[in-house]
Amino acid sequence: MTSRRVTIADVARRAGVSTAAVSKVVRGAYGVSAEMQAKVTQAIDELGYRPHAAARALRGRTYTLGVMLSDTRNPFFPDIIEGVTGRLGDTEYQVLLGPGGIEPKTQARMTDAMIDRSMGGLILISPVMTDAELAAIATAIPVVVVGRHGGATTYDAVVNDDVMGAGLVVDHLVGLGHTRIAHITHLERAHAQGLPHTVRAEGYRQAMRAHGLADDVLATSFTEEGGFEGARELLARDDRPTAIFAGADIAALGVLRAADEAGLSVPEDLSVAGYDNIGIASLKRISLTSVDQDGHVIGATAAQLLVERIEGRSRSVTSSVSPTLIVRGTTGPPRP
Amino acid sequence: MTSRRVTIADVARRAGVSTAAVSKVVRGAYGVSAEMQAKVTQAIDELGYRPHAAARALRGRTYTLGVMLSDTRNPFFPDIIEGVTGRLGDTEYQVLLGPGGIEPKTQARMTDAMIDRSMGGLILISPVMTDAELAAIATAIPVVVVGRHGGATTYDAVVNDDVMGAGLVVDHLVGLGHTRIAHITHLERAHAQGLPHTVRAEGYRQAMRAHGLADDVLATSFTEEGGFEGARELLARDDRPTAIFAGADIAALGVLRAADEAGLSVPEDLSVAGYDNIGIASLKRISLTSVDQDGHVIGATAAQLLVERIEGRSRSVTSSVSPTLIVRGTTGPPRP
DNA sequence: GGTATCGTGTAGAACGTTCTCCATTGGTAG
DNA sequence: CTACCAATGGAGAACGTTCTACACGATACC
Repeated sequence: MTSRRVTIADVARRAGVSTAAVSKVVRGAYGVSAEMQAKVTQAIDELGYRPHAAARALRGRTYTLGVMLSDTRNPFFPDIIEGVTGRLGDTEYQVLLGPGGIEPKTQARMTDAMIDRSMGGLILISPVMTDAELAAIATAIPVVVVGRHGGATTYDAVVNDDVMGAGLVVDHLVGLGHTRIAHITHLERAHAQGLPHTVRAEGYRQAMRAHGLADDVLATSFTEEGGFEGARELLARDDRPTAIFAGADIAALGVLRAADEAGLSVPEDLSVAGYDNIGIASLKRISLTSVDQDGHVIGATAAQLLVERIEGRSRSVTSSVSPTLIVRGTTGPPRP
Repeated sequence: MTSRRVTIADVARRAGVSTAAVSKVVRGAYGVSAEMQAKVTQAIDELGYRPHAAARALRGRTYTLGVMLSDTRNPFFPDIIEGVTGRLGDTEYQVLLGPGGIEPKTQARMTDAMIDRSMGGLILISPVMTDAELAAIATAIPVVVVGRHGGATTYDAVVNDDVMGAGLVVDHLVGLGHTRIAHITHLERAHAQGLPHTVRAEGYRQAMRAHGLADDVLATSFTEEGGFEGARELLARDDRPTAIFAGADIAALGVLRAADEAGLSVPEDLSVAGYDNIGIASLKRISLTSVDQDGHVIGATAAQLLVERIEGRSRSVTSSVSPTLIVRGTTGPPRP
């Protein structure tokens, strides 16, 4: 019923040449005359031949790259993906995404599955697994890790400079005249080090210290509710902060709600800044000051590194992408 | 350097049986003794064997399903994907996502690529292509289309009941006492029929007619800016509407901004409702009345249908998922 | 005691590519 | 004229599975 796929043998028959010759033409390999090239290309067009990736995978390279997504809900994934596909758009490579879920176990299952499906390389976005596991994967297949700080010797890495990003926010707030600046971070996960929120918190501490100010970190969670709870606690204090820097925009939205409920106007009574510059931060009704990670650049860089690695580079590279501060309406000078 | 993969032959050697026997055990096929089963399973565990999907693809079934995403930014994709993976979590199937982009050309390229990678079936989410193209794909591979209304004879379909959803909103607003209810929709795309916004607009018209009210549809675009512009135009009229139903939440956010700027308070001076129930709609600071599509159910249903189809069903099925109205703070009785 | 029947295991041919040789041709140097 | 070489095309063996066909022994039936 379902008409058989057109194979390289069909093309060869049509063009009156051997399958080996067709294969050479398809791959753009050496040793093909112009005449052969023309004959075969024509036959390919006439028959609508497309190489069968699985068959290809058995012998040579499959032009498929995998991107493992740890949390599909993460608001800047679309940017990263666009960056990846954009960089790869004019090459022969195809990108497939693997929803890995939040659990280490499901992520491991997904990476295995991608390896089994003979991807040429993997981009892992914020993977939650031990360094040993990462290293093991990297011996089986070229790997680029996105969003994890820490030593990468066997794979490449692209990180957002979270220390710098946190510094930008603190500098901005201090520049406006704030001195009591609190930071809301995410509760530490046991088995994953170098995660962005840890580094952001550390960057915040460094920057505060550099300005000679006392730091004030509160760990709740990167959710709207987490931001809300954290802010409520901070605002209930006697010497409540005049500015709150949330480690993620979603938490910053919760902070804004807490300010509303406490009857504080933003930014007059309280300045609020977030991190990630998610889409709604730019909505005029929210207008949240935030740190932009430029997912496009991150994705494009990751793709670039992965292709380089597939095509032979063996030395490890870590690329750090500089974030920028987007100042909007939720930050301003403190009320005197 | 990279240690060779463990193959079925390695397992066979270790267990002292033939490769055919191992294959049977792996596939859970008929004709295996308990003893054989035990021997082989042990060898598999000891060696850490995992079947090579590409080799598998060449002969039998590959347990991979593809989901083509038309627009990665679409806010309820995560729900759909969770629904799909959730339904498939305990089966042998793996899900890979293909970012198809917005353009018909890139979507076609992606579906081709997924077919070439010998997926067992495809879920196409809001594909932008002609019915003929869809039908062509469906002859090559089992297909479930999500989010496109219209006749499906050769593939399965899961649709949100957009007529009903629009009706829910209109009924709700009329119940509150509104009579001048305007609708903001998306500008018609030429080559794709049965797209959700068209059906929503039609559902709105039907519902208004059913209540004996005059309809009032304005087409801008499903963006924050589109909602803003549309609302500004509507609110400038002499007999301005007391309620605006935007066909998408993102546009509803723009409507809210326009209300702010016009000095109208919501919901006293203007009720606003959206569609999609995106994450931020539930944030207390927004609290947007919206129609929830239950992406989980949609995704799970699509996965279910696809598996059924792969495993033999030939009759076409269209499943309609009922939306629900989530009433929040942006709708209320009109000022008398 | 012959012959179906059943249950279990194996041989070996696919599947559609790639890629390493090898054969052929024509040209050129000696 | 011989020897060598470069350029091109082809034969055929992989790659790791699945699956059809069959072999073998044990049991059941007449």
